[in-house]
Amino acid sequence: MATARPRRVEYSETTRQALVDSAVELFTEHGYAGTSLEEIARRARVTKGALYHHFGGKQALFEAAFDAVEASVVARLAGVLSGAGDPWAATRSGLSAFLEVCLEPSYQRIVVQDGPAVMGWERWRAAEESHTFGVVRTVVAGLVESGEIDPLPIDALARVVFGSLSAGATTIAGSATPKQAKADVEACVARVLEGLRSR
Amino acid sequence: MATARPRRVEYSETTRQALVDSAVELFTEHGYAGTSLEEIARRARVTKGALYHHFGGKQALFEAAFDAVEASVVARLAGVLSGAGDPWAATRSGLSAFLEVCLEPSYQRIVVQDGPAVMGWERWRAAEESHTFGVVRTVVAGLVESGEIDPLPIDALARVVFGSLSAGATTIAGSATPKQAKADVEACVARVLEGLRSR
DNA sequence: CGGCGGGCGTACCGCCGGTATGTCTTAGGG
DNA sequence: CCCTAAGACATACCGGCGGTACGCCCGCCG
Repeated sequence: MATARPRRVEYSETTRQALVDSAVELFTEHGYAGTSLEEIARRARVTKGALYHHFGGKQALFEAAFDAVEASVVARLAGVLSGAGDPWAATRSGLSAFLEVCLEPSYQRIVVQDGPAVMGWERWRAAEESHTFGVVRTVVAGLVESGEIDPLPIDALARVVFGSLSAGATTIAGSATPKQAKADVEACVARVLEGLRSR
Repeated sequence: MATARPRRVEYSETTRQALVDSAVELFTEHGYAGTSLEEIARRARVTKGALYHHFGGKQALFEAAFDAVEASVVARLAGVLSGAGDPWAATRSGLSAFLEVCLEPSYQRIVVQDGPAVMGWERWRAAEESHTFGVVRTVVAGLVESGEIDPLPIDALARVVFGSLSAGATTIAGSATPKQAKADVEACVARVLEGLRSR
């Protein structure tokens, strides 16, 4: 196997990256349980031996794919947020950008759907803490600390908002009329945040 | 195998129920992937043959366990809600009761954590529609239709609220100080709903 | 130039989900 | 009262897949 121009001649890091890329694609398409390691290895033009040389097992490879997807998402969100001015503007643009992200199959499947089941809750939460959820938490903290909204426990509030966004996004993804659904969700979340405004 | 007092002499429905009970326990304890069918069958004092006689496969058995957990939850929530008066009282007591439910390991693991990954999003959402989410939706609809809160798309709003509750509940479950976390989450969600009140 | 370790490929094992088939029990009809 | 049919399992087996053990080959360092 892998007789078609052995990839070994190229650098090891390239092989690792190819494995992660294949994993992201196949896990997105067929899910964690529906994807075999041989399939991933074949698409990367190597064998299972190479895979087990770079990763401890199927779960470790999944987590590498998970991190890759999250890193990409966080980078884009950071770009959007850095261009915003006051906390409310950042919240508005961040809201829209996050809902867009949640529509991407890779994020949907790998991070939201399979993530908790494969990694377990504690690991999944710890990972989210330093990725997408961390971004949401920062935005929420900005609102609270600037006095724009009433003081509430930041962590709990960030979790609740994050849950709203996730649920809203998956609603959009599963809807027969995604544009309408996105408008509805965006209106609801905006109204919720508006209701938290200090009076 | 299963030579210890064959369960066959008792009724078939009892066997089926025993299988579902074993499935709920083991899926809760070790997760879907970490539980083998032989383990489930052994605990029910039958063999895999009996299991495959009653269920189409591992996934079908999981869905039966899923339904059993959900039915129990819905029954309790309905009991709490039936005793409430106006929509706001129902919301308050329902909120607390739902957060309690989310702390139970079976609901946490089978419904929230493994459910989406095992059943797939569309099936999971369809199931929730007629179970726990249906309850939340009814309560939210009651608030909107009675004019207590501003008019918003009911379905989108219910989804967003449901997401808040789920995320809040899992936050509590993973917290080192559950009592404090539950108080925080309850305060946040209550404040969010308060902010939606018509003015 | 020799060996030594990283970077793979190959062969194999064991578990587990799924299937095919046999067997015993019970219910019903002649 | 027997004989048949069907339900309710048990038993044996297959194939795929995750994981492991081991071997090979190439580049680098002494």
